[in-house]
Amino acid sequence: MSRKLTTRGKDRRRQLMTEATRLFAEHGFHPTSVSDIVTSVGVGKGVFYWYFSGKEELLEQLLEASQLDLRRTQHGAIGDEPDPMQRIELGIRASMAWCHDHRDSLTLVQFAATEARFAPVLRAGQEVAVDDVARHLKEAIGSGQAADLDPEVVAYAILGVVQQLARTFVLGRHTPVDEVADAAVAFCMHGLMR
Amino acid sequence: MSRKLTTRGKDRRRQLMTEATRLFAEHGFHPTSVSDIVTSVGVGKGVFYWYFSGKEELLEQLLEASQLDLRRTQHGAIGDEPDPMQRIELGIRASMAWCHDHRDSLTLVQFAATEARFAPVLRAGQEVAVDDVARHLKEAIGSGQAADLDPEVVAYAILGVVQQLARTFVLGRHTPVDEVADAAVAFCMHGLMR
DNA sequence: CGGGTTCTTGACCTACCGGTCACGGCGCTC
DNA sequence: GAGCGCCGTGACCGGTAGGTCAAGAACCCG
Repeated sequence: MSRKLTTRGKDRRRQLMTEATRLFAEHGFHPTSVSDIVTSVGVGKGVFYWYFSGKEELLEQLLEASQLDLRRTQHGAIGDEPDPMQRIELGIRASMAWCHDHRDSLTLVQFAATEARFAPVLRAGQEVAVDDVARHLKEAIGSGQAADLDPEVVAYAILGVVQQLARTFVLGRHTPVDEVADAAVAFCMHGLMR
Repeated sequence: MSRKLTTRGKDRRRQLMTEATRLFAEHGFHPTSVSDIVTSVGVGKGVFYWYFSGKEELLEQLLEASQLDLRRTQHGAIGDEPDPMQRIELGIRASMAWCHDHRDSLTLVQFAATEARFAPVLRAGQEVAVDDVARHLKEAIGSGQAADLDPEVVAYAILGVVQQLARTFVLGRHTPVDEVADAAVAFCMHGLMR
C-alpha cells in the first residue's frame, strides 16, 4: 500500500506551499500570518515550523520553485528547435501560458522584487532566464536575423513586455492567452513601426 | 517674516511623505512602522495621525502624488510636438528620466500592484497614462506611421519595457539614463528584428 | 510488541504594531 | 495677556504577529 490516509512528508510540504502561495497572492505576504496558512490547511502551527524554518524561508523556497518550474516549461516548449528566432517566439508563448497557469506565483515574484532581502534569490533566477534569451539572440544576430542591439538589454525588454501584458490582460482581464501571446510576439519582433 | 524656525503645516506633511517613501522603498511597506517614520523625522507619533488618517491612507496619497507627478513630467516633455511618433519617443525618455529621479516611488508603485486593496488607485493612474500613449498611437496608425496593432496593448507593452529596463539598468546597475532610454526607444520602435 | 523516529498539536511567550488620547506649549488675534 | 486654534507629545491600549515547546500520536522496523 503506497496510499496513506494521513498526509505526511513531502506531500504535506507541498500542501503548505500551495496554500501559502494562494494566500500570499490573495492578501499579500505580510498580511498573511502563519496561523492563516496552517488554519487554511487544517493543521497545527507546529507543522509549519517542522517543514520550514520561518515565513521568510518559505517565500524563498516558493520563489526558487516557481522560477525553476518556469524555466523547465520554457525548455520543454523550445525543445530542439534549430532556428534561434523561433526559439525566442516559443519561449515567449510558453512564458505567457505559464503566467496564465501560475498567476499566484507571478504575483509573488512581483512582490519579492519590492523587498530588498528577497532580491538576491530573485535576481539569480531572472538572470538565468535572461541569459537564455540573450544566447538565442546572439545567435540570431550572428546569422543576420536580428538587429544588432545589446542582447541582454533586449532580453530584459522582452521580459518586461511579457510580464506586463500577462498581468494586465491574462490575469486582469481574462483575455485568451493565445491572443495576448500573439500580440507580445508581434510587438517584440517588429516594435510598433512598420 | 515668512521663514519659520519650526517646521509646520504643509512642510511637515511633505517631510513625512518624503521620509515615508524612503523607508517604504528601503524596507518595504509593512515592515516599516509608523513609529519608524516619525522617529526618523524626529517627531512624536501624534503628528503622523494629525496629517494622515492612517498608514494606508498615506500610501494612497503617495501613489496618487507620484502618478500625478509622472504625468506632469511626461506632458512637460512632450510639449506641443506635432508628430505622434516623436511624442511617444519623448514620453519614453521622460518616463525613464523620471524613474531615475524617483526610484523610491517606482518601488512603491510596484509594491502596491501586489496588494489587492491598492489596485484601484493604481489602475486609475496607469490607465490614464496608457490612454495617453494609445491616443498618440491611434494618430500614428491613422497616418500610416505605425503598424496596425491594438493601441492599448502596445501602450502596455511599452510601459512594460520602460519599467523593466528602468528597474534593471537605471536603478539596479546605475547605467546612464540616456543609454537605457536609447535602448528602450530602439526596441519599442523596431523590435528585435531588422 | 517495543522502542526509536517522524510528525502533530495548541497553549503559550515575547515583541511590537497601528492607533488613541489627555495633556502641554506655540503663535496668532483682539 | 487672555483666549483659542493649530500643532505636538509620548505613555498607553487592545490585538495580533512570529516563533517555541513539552507533550503526545502515528508510523517504521526488528
